[in-house]
Amino acid sequence: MRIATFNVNGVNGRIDLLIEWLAATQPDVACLQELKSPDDKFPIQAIEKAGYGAAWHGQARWNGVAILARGCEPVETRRGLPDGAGDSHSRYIEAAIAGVLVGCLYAPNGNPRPGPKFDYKLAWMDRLIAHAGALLEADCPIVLAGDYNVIPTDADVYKPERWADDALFQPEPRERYRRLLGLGWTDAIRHLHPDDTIYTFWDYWRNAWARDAGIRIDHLLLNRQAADRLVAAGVDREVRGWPHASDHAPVWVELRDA
DNA sequence: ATGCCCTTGCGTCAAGGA
Repeated sequence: MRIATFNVNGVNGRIDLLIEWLAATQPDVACLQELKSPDDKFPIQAIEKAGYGAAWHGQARWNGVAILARGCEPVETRRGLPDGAGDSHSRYIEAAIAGVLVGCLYAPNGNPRPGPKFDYKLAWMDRLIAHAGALLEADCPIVLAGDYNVIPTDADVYKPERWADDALFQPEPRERYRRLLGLGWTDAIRHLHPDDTIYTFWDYWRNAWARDAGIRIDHLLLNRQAADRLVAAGVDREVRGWPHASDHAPVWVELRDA
């Protein structure tokens, strides 16, 4: 079972590229972020035509998350993290597919820092940690996939000093990411490729893609039951080089059948 | 310190992204 995560940066503007990627790599589950689409404009017809069922949580202009399932309908189990009173952002959706629970998340960027956006980022991550801890009570494989907007370590950025002042690379969000791992979640890419240089995002600015000036911020975290089945993980780097690409590349894991 | 590039929306610029 292949589970992928892809920040599409606009699901309607990028629908042709999304369909092309689905056809080329045929993930069983695809978590999408930054739909930038209200619910009634989500391109469900094109996605169904490509052979996928979907659950989505959109919002006009910004944010928005969706879970696609190949050949079936994902069974939605949650939209929004717990304790979301007053939080209008569409940043979390969760669904069960073929015995695997999949959480699709889009964590806040947090810039500029300091300020209310950075405070919101940390508070949102605290809610994610609480929910991720509660999920560990379940006795099934779970994957928390998405754009965490956290560069975990110096090894995950082409030039650490360049990002030193950025919200994605601050001690507070990095400590929260480490705390997630400490609960019992496995960073699939780092687990299988401990020494490789792996990026998932390249800025549109400064010719970043051509220079391979990237950062790793899209992650798939696995609970023990999922990690026990992990056989492969990677980044579909070439998608970042396609015409009219998102600034993120898709990331995926392969889990063997139970 | 800032721009760089790109998306969306009732838009001809602003806001957000990272």
